[in-house]
Amino acid sequence: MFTLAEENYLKAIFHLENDYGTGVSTNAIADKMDTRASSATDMIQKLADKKVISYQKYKGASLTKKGKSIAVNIIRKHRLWEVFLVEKLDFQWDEVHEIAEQLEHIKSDELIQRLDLFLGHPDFDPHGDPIPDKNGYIKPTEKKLLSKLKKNQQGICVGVKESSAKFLQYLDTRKIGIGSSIKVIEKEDFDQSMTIQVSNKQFFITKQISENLYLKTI
Amino acid sequence: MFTLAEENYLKAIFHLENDYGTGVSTNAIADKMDTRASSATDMIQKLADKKVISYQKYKGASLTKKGKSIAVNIIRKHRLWEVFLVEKLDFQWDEVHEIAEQLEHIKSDELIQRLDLFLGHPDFDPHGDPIPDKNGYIKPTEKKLLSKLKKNQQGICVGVKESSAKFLQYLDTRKIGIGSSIKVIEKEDFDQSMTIQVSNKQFFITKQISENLYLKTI
DNA sequence: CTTAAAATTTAGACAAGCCTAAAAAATAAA
DNA sequence: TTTATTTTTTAGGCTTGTCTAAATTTTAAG
Repeated sequence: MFTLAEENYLKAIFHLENDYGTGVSTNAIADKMDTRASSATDMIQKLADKKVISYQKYKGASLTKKGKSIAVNIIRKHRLWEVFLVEKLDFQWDEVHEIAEQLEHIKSDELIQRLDLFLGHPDFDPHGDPIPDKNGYIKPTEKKLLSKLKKNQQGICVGVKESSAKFLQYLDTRKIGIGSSIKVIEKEDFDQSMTIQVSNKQFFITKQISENLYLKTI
Repeated sequence: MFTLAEENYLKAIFHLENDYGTGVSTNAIADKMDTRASSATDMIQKLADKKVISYQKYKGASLTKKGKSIAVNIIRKHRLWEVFLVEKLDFQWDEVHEIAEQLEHIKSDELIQRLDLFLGHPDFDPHGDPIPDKNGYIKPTEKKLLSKLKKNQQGICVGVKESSAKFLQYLDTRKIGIGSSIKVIEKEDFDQSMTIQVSNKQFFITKQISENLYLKTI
């Protein structure tokens, strides 16, 4: 069995490997966990002892098969609970992350199985992230960052990369959400800013925004 | 903010005060928490420092107003989650306690408020225990132990005292549940055993059973 | 290729919660 | 009321997960 802290480290390492490739540095982990490098080293060594990560001193860490399976299971639980909070309890999509961070650690396979059924086996969470199935399989989705689109290309918003409450609230004020149709009207080479159209309204957005919105292009 | 351990101690002390009156002994607490008296003493001193219990060395502990309010809130969460598990996820009443023990520590007032609404503001949990309202008020219920009934008296089962899975499963096999109508057919003075009638079937039950079933007499 | 800087690890401490063993206080028995 | 027993507390340790400060290794710069 794994402690809450161990589970959180595994999840952090999973996300870091996903975003920046395999072999995660101690500092990157410490950063993500909002702790000191020395604390991260301690935990990395413990997780290596437990065979859930492979690790060589000074060389970074990677999840083993077992570690990945644990991490994915936590992510599955997190995302299912987010669906529950939004679909059943009517939370907004920017309010659910912190609560799901707690709920993801509840230990009961039966509970998750029944929750999944109750929610109708959802494929995506409220931010458009795919929900791993009970075997840990994550359906690959073809999605593109809005920042990669050229002038006149368009797509449907299928997810957000950043999912801080602030960013999500920003999107809310612009009526951008999962399912929104977005078209690039103008793109500035110099600073990558864009003018986009969302249901016949046009907005000016910075690179910081376009780099955090995933679209499925049509 | 209170730690998981602190919350569990507060809950234990609340239940002990409820069952056996105010001023709970260190041993009783240690027993309930399945730990050693010395560990209980440590925690009692910490809780006293935090002003959630009043305590004098060698004299036992009692919840302060603040401590009681925290304990009741945890119990409210526990019972609401139990309703959720049974009503929405179709768990059996003997399967929900352990999961609710985990869920009761999730920290979010908003979550509980919405869960309560989602469940339709239930008054009782699946074992017949009253759910405190958001102000901590517990509606007093007039219920009687089956063991207190005399021959030919009857009532409706409104709760169980013991709520271990084993006892609940015992009741299931006899088709006794919340709402069942129970009549005392015969009562043995010597060992307090009884013959009872539940929907035109008669059973023989021991004192151990009748002392753990609450009825509302008609 | 040698030195400076950055990243990482080790050493030693600390708080929370638990433990065992021993001391102290309260209660029961003689 | 004095002694024996039980209850409770204290003392000292252990583990988990954190920290700071110092040592070590790796990487980057000159």
